[in-house]
Amino acid sequence: MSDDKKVIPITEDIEVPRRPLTLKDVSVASGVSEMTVSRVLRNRGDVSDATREKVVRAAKDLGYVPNKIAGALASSRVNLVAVIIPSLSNMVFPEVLTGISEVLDDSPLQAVVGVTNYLPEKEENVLFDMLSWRPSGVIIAGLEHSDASRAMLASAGIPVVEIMDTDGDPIDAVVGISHRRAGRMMAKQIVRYGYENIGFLGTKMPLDHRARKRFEGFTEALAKEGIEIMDQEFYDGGSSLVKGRELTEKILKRSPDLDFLYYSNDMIGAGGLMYLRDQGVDVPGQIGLAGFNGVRLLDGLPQKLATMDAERISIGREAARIIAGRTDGSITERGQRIELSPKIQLGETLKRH
Amino acid sequence: MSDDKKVIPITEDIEVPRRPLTLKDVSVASGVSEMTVSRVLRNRGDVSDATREKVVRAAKDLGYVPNKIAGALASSRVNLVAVIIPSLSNMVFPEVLTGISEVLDDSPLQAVVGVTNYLPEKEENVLFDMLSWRPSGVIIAGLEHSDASRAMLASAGIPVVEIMDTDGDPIDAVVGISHRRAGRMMAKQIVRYGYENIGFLGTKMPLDHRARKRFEGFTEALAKEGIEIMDQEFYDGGSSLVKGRELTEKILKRSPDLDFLYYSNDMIGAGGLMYLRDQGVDVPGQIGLAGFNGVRLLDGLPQKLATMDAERISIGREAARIIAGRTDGSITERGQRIELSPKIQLGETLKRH
DNA sequence: TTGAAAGCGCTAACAT
DNA sequence: ATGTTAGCGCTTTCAA
Repeated sequence: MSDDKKVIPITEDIEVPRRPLTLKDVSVASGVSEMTVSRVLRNRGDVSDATREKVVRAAKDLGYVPNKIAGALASSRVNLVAVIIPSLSNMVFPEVLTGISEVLDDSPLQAVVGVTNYLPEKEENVLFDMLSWRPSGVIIAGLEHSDASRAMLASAGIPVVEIMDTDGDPIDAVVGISHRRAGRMMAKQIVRYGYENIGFLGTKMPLDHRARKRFEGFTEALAKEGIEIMDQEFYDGGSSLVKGRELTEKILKRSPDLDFLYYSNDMIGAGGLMYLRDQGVDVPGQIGLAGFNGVRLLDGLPQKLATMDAERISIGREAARIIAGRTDGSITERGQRIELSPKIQLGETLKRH
Repeated sequence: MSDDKKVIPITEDIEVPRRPLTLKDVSVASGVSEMTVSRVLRNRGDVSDATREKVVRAAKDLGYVPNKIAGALASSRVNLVAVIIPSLSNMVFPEVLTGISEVLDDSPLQAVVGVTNYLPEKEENVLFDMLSWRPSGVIIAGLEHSDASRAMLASAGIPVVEIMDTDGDPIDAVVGISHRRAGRMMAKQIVRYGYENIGFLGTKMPLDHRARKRFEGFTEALAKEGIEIMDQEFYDGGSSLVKGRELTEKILKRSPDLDFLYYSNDMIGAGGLMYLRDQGVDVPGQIGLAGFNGVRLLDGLPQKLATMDAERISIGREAARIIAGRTDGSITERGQRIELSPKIQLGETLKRH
């Protein structure tokens, strides 16, 4: 009779009533108890090869994807590491992530990234959100957090590693460099090389604590040599070559006697370099330059910018090692402190003067 | 007897037996049922102001952080969007993420990022991992995936948006540009401006499908004009200014007659520009240059590189809108297709010749 | 080596 | 406006 069913209406609505598969589906398909299926899928306990085989087949044939939500709830184990950073457009942070992933790839852990845009309030929200997934650990940039954030971190009962910066009071572990020291080191080098009229260019720093600390260390070390910063110029928003050009033009119009410019990052430093070369200024003869971060991407500029390696990848790696070690029990202490040593790269814009 | 317990060893092991707080703790502390506490914490249903007040106080005082694992399991709702991209060090992808976050920030959804390093196998793993968290949707770069990946995506029962590229068969929705067309557009422009001896420089492309498609579109359009690529040069690994310099030197040593170089991205294009200027080559008089991506970061170079805006932020935004709309029910159709139009930016390295 | 039962912490659906 | 009950899909624990 109804062989008119050969007219199949072609529509998007042919709702194949397929709910997500569960362990039970695999159990039924393989004729093995859910428990044993679970064992096979997690490589736990003793399972005969025959059974294992059956289960693996069934799971693959069905296209079963385990539900980690349920697994995590049952085992109260969540193999996630919350990584909280201020920005992704800064190059610096993706590199830290690279270091983190490198290490976590050899562990059952998985990084989950949250971005704060340098806003403490956003940090608080992101942190709350991530903690509500009950991660195995937290890696968070910086040592400055709101009271609420600190409270959450302190009482989460999981390893916390604050990264990038070591100047301050960590909640638990800390891996980074001392930005104060970095600023001092660069100041000393500049003075040692004979520059005297020194300018600073960087972000407006109320929220960029690391830039602020570098600036403080820098001016402090200069002060010890009896030198005061001759001029400074601050900017908002992201860093780019254009921004570096603009700042440099501005500060030099105002203070033409400057013989050194210290930039708070390589991108604006490179922009400054471009500008000065366009103007026919002799770098580093007439004006010396230095940036910060050691961004290798920019190595191909006409002159290599003096800078300081911020050890980003190592920082990521060490932080991840601490989390991984504490999670698998191979590390039991807490509160570790790893201060890495940034190194000055003289490049071709910081020479004896 | 055993009142020698007054000697308390000072150790890190004084385990404050503090398990993570649960709804029940808040319920007890506030004298309200768990259900009502849940209602308050999620702003659901009617709760008297008095009760709400009590609950909020208690939760805050205790420092309660809800357990999303349990919530997600109970409600079978997970407010995560899996975003799968090949790399974080390419600038391009963080920008896509920016567009995505911008839109998701106005929704209950949260992006979770997975990185594949351009490896199909890793993509498969990352995808499997993310799907096992039962996200509300997937945004994934590219249209080329392993069969297993496609199967997982197709049967996940959630919205899937493939991004960046529109040249191919999408699984569900797609948002991007046609890289073939982009390559053709640039080829036509170059020919129209009178360049004839054209070289191509880019990544080895077995896995970078978008670069390959641009290359194919490029050569195809040239062919239509009766022009064949004079030389080409491919490289492995990340893009940097140095790499651009090296490639450019190499290709020009081999084919000194080239009068145009088309680079598969702006970074190596900028490196090429640096090299040519160092060599005293007149750009674009002697040799014209173009890159791809429209990376604003590099705008401050001595000359603005010709390029093509890949619409990254818009792509992120549109993709996120589709996921958000389908998740909240405001969009019911599936399989949407959004092809954005890349625009050539002539800059100062592609001029009438 | 395998299975059965009892939750994990929360929310949907239904009372009241 | 508030409470009760029954799971969500897994793993833990214990038994066989």
